[in-house]
Amino acid sequence: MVCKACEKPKVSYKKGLWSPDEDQRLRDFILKHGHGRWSSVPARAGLQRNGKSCRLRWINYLRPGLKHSDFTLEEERIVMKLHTILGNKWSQIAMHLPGRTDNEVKNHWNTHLKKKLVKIEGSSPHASMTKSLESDNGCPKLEKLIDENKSPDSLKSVSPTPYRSIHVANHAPSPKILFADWLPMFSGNDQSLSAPESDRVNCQQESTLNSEVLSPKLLQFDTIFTEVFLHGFEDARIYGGFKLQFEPVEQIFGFHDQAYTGLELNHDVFVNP
DNA sequence: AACTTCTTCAACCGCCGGCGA
DNA sequence: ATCGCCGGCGGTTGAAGAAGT
Repeated sequence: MVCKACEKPKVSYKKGLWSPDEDQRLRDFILKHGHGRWSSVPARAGLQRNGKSCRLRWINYLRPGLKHSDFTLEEERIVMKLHTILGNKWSQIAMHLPGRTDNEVKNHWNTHLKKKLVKIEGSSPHASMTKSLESDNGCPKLEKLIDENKSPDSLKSVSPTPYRSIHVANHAPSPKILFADWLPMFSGNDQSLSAPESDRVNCQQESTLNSEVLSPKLLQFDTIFTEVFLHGFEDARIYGGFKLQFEPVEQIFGFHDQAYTGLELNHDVFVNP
């Protein structure tokens, strides 16, 4: 059979779930020969699949070093934190979770973490948090906030009681700093952001967002973030004294506080009235 | 027990950017 | 400069199992 449009043999690929036999064939082949060009893998491995399907199966399921267990609280915390900064950049988020794939992170976000956020919102007076987190991409939002802060009117918003909203803005606009640029500021020798896919596994073994490399300031933030995530704003306030824990972001991350709004507090710091 | 609805997640789809011819 | 191929990514789908009635 020949496809007239492209003059190439038309192959009907198998779709759907992979059988244990197919998994075994693919695993054996790649461990023995490497994948090389994915488009050539199915034929060489004796599979009725297309190259993309093989690649996906290998990356998401067969690749050595993958975890197949439930997400831990620590992992969820990292996902939450990075998602507020990066938006739906699942592959970048997954880089910081050894043994997790972008697909897994994405699925976990959509099925579990979104719900937790809704729960948090239900117990929080600050309704914008979930809304912000639902945004498709965090970076444009940052730009928008930066724009908004050029207007004095942007400093007039008032959050609902019992909390008082304090704006920590009103700084001169700062140059845009991308996550990839500033992450190494607190993560030390982070090469995973620019590492090719093939190197990621090794890089992930030295995941950078762990407590060993986080600066004390970021650890301080982590504590609060985790408390908010797990218990909501009320408990976080009780837990540590929310206001006291937050400081202008340049002290924490080393650059303008507007980046802090990427953590979805929208420039509002909640304190006891 | 039977049926319906909901949830989860593996896999597919389409788009995009990089690269070589 | 253009084209085609390829890998990578994020959004979406749908099968399978769980939970509810």
